[in-house]
Amino acid sequence: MPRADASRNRRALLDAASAELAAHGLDASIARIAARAGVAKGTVFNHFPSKEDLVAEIFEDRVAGLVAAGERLRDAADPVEALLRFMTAGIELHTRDRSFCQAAGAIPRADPRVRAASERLARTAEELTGRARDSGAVRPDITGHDVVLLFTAAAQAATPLGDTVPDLWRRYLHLIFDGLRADGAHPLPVPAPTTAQFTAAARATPAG
Amino acid sequence: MPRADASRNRRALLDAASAELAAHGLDASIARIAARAGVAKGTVFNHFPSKEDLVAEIFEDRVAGLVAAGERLRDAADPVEALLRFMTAGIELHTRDRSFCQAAGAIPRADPRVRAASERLARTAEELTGRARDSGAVRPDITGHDVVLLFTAAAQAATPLGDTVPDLWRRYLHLIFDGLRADGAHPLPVPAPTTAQFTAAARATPAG
DNA sequence: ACCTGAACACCGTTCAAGT
DNA sequence: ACCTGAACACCGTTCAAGT
Repeated sequence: MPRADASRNRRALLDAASAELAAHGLDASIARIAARAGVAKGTVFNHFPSKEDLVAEIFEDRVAGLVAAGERLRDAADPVEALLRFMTAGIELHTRDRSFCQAAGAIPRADPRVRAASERLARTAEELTGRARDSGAVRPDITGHDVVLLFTAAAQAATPLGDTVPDLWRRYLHLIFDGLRADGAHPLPVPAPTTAQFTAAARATPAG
Repeated sequence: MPRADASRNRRALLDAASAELAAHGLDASIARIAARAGVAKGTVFNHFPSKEDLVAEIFEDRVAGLVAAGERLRDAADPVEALLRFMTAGIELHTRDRSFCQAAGAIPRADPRVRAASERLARTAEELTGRARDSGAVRPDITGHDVVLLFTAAAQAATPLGDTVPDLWRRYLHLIFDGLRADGAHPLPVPAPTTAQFTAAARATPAG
């Protein structure tokens, strides 16, 4: 049973971290987050073992929101439209949150919560992808993992021009989506990643 | 006329930075780079105003290599094959160099050398794209800027699984390339970025 | 002219001392 | 049981002192 001020501080820290990360990306400072939450710097490490862990917690929360959005699209009338909407929601998450964009490539998948969130996201993506495949409009060799990696790619393709052309990502989403369609599809040289490969992806090599 | 040891140190620093950045990405430390080059930490700032500037210099050099590769492909027999090869070379640059991957999104375009290099790259891409468009195989609304952003996207899509499935990027390159083809192309909701937009892209907002 | 290494302001993290 | 703020090891950067 946590103390009243402790759970209040924890919430304040998560809110502060969420805002700071969205605005400044992964190099948001612990000092600013603590100040914004109205606690001492040391208190941050009382609630979260490390900055990486705090980021993972926020990341998990964001992904959960996207999973929920995906689940609401499961029963949509047009499965192709539903898949496009899901990818749109995923990209909008990237554009709203600077840190999410960087974290998508850099976060340690070793973290069990991040892995679990990634798995749930891939499962939701696979449900929507399966329906789109079954409709015949999307090529049969595409998986939910592909879809997750590809909307991330579309988001990152447009990121360098994000301040200049804010909706450029729509161009690349639609272009990539054309690549997902069944008609005119050429065979792909490499199979889709397996669930094990998708989730178990190792961390960068430590300094040698 | 620079002193002999000075120009030797400069070369050593560039070589050291090149290796450290490729291995450790943008957070390669100045201390390690200096040690690897056999000079004191302060000497680094004698040759380069800042770490960012040193990174920009390396970045510029890498892009120049890619431009050269693109120019060698200008007279290839099959323009579609040539464009695919160019994009492949671009992605392989990302896979060889951790920092390049991160820098592609994060480097300040304000740096005039980086801007110039980006312009040359876009121009080379446009030449190859133009030939592929004229052949009728690639859709008419695609530009060189699109191609540069899209091979970067393919590289970054596969990055999280880079240690587990090293050639996964080939899957996404070919999938995106299917989206570039003229047959079965759907209209895109947003026009291609202009040269001005591509090069002038502003820097992230400073901390508020 | 250029190199050096001590110094500075920052960062994430730890921990003894408080309540 | 939790909070605090001083302390630590790191980082990029500066600069007086050397040659």
